Amino acid sequence: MAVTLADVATRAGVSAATVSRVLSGNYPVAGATRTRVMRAVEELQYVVNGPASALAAATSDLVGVLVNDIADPFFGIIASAVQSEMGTGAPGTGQQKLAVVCNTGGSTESELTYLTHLQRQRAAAVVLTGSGVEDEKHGAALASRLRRLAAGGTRIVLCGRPPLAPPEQKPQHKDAEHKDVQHRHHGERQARSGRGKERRETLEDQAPGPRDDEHQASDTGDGIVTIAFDNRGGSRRLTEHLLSLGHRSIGYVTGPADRTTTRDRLEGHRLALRAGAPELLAQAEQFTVHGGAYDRSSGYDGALELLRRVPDLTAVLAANDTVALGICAALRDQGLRIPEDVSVAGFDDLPFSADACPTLTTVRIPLHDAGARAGRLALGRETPPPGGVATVRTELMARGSTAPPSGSRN
Amino acid sequence: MAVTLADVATRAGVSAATVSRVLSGNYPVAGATRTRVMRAVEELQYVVNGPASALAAATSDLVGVLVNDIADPFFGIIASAVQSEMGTGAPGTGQQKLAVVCNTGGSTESELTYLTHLQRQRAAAVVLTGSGVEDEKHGAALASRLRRLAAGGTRIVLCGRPPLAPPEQKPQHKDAEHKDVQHRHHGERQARSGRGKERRETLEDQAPGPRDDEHQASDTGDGIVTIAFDNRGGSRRLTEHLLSLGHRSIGYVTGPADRTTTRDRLEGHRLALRAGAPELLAQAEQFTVHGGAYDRSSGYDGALELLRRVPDLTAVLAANDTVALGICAALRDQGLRIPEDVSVAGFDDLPFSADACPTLTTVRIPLHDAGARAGRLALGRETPPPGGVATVRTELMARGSTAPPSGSRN
DNA sequence: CTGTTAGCGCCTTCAT
DNA sequence: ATGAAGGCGCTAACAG
Repeated sequence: MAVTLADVATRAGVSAATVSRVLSGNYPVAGATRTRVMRAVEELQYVVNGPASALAAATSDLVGVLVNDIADPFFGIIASAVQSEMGTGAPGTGQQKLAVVCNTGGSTESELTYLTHLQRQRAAAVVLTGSGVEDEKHGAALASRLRRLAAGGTRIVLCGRPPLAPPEQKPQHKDAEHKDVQHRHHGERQARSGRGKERRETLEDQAPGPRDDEHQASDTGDGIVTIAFDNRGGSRRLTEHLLSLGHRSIGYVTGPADRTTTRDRLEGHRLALRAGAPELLAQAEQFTVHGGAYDRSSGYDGALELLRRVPDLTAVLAANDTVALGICAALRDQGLRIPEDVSVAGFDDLPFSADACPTLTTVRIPLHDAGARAGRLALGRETPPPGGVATVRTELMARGSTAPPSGSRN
Repeated sequence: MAVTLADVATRAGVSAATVSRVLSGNYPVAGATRTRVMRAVEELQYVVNGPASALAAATSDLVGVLVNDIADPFFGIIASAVQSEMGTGAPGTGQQKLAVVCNTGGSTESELTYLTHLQRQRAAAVVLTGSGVEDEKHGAALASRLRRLAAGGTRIVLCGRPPLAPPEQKPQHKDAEHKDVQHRHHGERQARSGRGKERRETLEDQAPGPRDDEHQASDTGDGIVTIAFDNRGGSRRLTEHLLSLGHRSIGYVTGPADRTTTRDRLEGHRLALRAGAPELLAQAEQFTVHGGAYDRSSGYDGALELLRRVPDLTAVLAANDTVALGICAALRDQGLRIPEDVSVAGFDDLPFSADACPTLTTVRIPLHDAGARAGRLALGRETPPPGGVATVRTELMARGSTAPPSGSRN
């Protein structure tokens, strides 16, 4: 059917092996022969058969990038950055890796499906971006599949999610875990599986700077590299910002309940409360609305709910910038002014945040840099951080949507 | 190295052929045997070798989605929609196609590279989204590669760009073409290559509705399907909106000069001027700034340049919503109020536009619907439109950023 | 430098 | 319903 290597070889009067060598360019070939072959290739419009080539060479130039929501610029920016690192090496040499982005839609099944496909294709690397789902079963399935992939030579990079939990521990005291789920938002939940630490109790003593130490102990030696975001530290600083402005009635619209990012940001918030305004912790749950998604309507609905529960609200934190926009819209629709009546803050500092109305106070994550680094790591072009985990800093961007509470409304 | 079909066969005490049949599920196999095989697969954690399978079967379940800028929600939304149509068929049956999105960055080289790769992989389909580059050479190269792909059984869908020009025509009168490039923004440029029509001259007589007729003659019978956006019609209605508000000093910050979308939107603008305020056409070029990209900074810089050229500007049209945000920022930085001093309008109606400051008047393109349809077309699950081309309607979204000119400023 | 020779792992007739 | 065997198109040792 299609034209094959053999056809080109015949046309050029050489053997198939020679054609192959010319094409892959990793072997000396006489100049004259090379041009003859190239001409035959042109004339026949020959295109290598990928599967055949991959089968014989047992390698692939595919790099998979898994994202939760490709329509969300958060992921678009990361994916774009990852991809920008792939194009190294002269175009002809076949040195280029191909980054393909796979949209999981946040579904664990879909995540596994893509992983399977990537494994089928013997992908050179896969980058998993964004918050993971905190489901014990899925977590285990994911971790084991990732380890298998890594063992098979596929480089694995986690970007924007915490590192994998160590493999050997068996699910212990399931009951405690269940209780934990219910109480996790009281700021008293246990440390994450297998990495208990009491030091959080003394957090008040620490400077509010980035906290890189959360994951230091998790080098499981499986070669899986992680670029984590300092969601907790950023969220903490954001809440501190509000507290220092004088807010004492601070609502929070979270992301989906089962996501690592949701949890980390909420934890940061609670840590700041505990340190700066412990009296607010008691009613924290009342001030927290759990959004169903990282989208605008979650923010809109969440804000309305919050207003219902807490009429004298003076500030609202959002799961991310998109949610914040929804919150702003709801507040406006209720006749409230931002920031005069209510302050609002987002997270991520996506490009549109600086153009929102008013400009949005948020926490900047260097998404592009993180993605680029993940890309380099995926290609093995950068040495992994010690322990296999790096945490990128986040930065408070105080803008127009936050201000001191007016003290009087309506 | 990895576990193979043969390993599974041995473990299950059957032949490799049987395992293959069980896995692909397209052949009768005894129930007992099937379960035995499945168990072996589980125990061995067997994963099919994609390349080998593709080689032997000469098929692939890959669908490529090419986008110009994955960090831009415009593309994210389309890609997400395309992908949402892939998941049909029971998960186990292997009926699922895998959509992978490839970020070309708007580079023609990169576009071709990805296409080559997809061709190598014998992709089942490829969807090209967003505006194409209007380069004669690239256009030809792209068209021929696309036709070859289509001939090889890969379904091709164009989404958001005009259909391919017919193949047989040779590049005629290059001189005229060059002149054309210089003068194309005077509203008098020739019709696109090979499809001359004089009817545009009489456009004033037509209703300002969508114009589906532009591409009707381009069914080249190659099976390549197109979902075009009515950029021209939308842009025209947008300008009519401004004219009807009373604006007579209307600037335009375009997208990159060589993109089909840029051209179509600008044409729609000029058509509206000709029909509603022909006296403005003479100075049209002065009121037009050619932005370098579809991004915020293009808008920012473009607005400043426009203000320099036309101090009494009362309205600015943007290449798209992102550019519009940049324009708004620049205007604000110059101490101008929107829309009191200057009206601003975007294009696309991306999600953030409704939350911009002020809310952005724009033209809505049903990106999700278009993408979903492209996805169905790519799978052959929807019958192609007559002539192979469908044009999706666009809708004017008049919001807060446009208002009648105040008539006095400073 | 170039040709020859084996597979890579799977699918698919063809037998059984 | 299952097994045996050939080949998909290419690459990677080996010769020469």
